[in-house]
Order: sequence, then structure tokens, then C-alpha cells
Amino acid sequence: VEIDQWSRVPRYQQLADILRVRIEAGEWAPGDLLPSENRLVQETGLAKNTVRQALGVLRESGHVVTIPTRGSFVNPDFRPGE
Amino acid sequence: VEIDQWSRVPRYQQLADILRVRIEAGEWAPGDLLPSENRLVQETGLAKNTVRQALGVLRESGHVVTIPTRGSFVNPDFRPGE
DNA sequence: TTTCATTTGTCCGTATGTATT
DNA sequence: AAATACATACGGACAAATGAA
Repeated sequence: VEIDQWSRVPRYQQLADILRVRIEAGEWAPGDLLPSENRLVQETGLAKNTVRQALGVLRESGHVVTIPTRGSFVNPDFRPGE
Repeated sequence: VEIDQWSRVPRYQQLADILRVRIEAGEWAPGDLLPSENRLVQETGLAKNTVRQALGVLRESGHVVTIPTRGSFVNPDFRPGE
């Protein structure tokens, strides 16, 4: 899944959407560890701040829970299909 | 202290004035660390660029010294009551 | 116990684009 | 046209906590 550099949709929003779709598709189960911020930076080519902003969107939507020094996890209370 | 969204005084100037008054009142001592840019963004609701512009005013007036990656401090040479 | 790499968090610096006044 | 303001995006430095070796 790729970020469209030329889209009018902000890149952090694009990344958040991509991850949300993959979470809702069950690619990661509730409680699963998501790729680290650095990993996402490498995979997307986005800046760290931009990746963090994307994860912030998913935290606010309740899809993700982040634990400092550990990582970001799919919300254990997330119910696939919601 | 609040920013007046409808004032004809630029918001960056309003914020600069507010911080200058507080500095001159001794709320922060010379050498003290001021609130971070992000904190000021949160507290004022202004954009980051606007907050930075306000701090720029205070740097030019000599009230504030900014150290990259560290923060903005009350000029150690500032003499309250000037 | 100590060291080290990993990871998130918190910052500042800079630039670009857009919209409004 | 110019100043103001916001949103977005990238880059970099550094701190703090965790866990593994």
C-alpha cells in the first residue's frame, strides 16, 4: 500500500487510513504489536513526525493503543468488523 | 491571558506582548525555561508558525534566548524592571 | 549488575502551499 | 500586493524507559 505524494489528502491521513483498513481486515489481531515508528518511516518514506501524526489519528479513533518504549498495539478491545 | 481572535493586533504580536509582560513581571526569572512551542500551541490554539513568530519578536527585543532542540529561555542578562 | 539497542516522547529548525485580510 | 495565519511535511537532536544480552 502506497502513499500518494501528489494527493490532496494529507499523507498522515493516507497512512492512518491504510493502517486502519489493514486493522479492520484483521491483518493484525487485537493486542498485536504494529510495526514500530521507525519501521513505518522506512516502509513509507515519510518523516517520523508524519508517521507519529498518523498513529495519533488511530489513537484518537480508538484503533490503536501506544505504550511508551514498547510500541503501538491494536486496541485489545477492538472488535473486527466494527 | 487570552488571544483576541478579532483584534486588529496580529496574534503573534498579542502573544509576544502577553509573554513580555509576564517576563517583565518576574513570572519567569532570567535563565528560566519558557513553555515549549508545542505547549504554547496547545494553550493558545495558535498555529506553530504563529507561536514561533511571537518568540521571534521576543528574541529580537532581547527578552528571550532560544537554544535549538532545548527551548526558549528568559535572557539571563534580562533585568526585571527594564 | 552493567551495557546496549530499540522505541516512544519531546523538542526546535525549516520550508511550502493555501486562504484571508 | 503584502501581511497574517494555518496546515502540512521534512529533518534533526536528545531524553527516558524498557528489555535483552
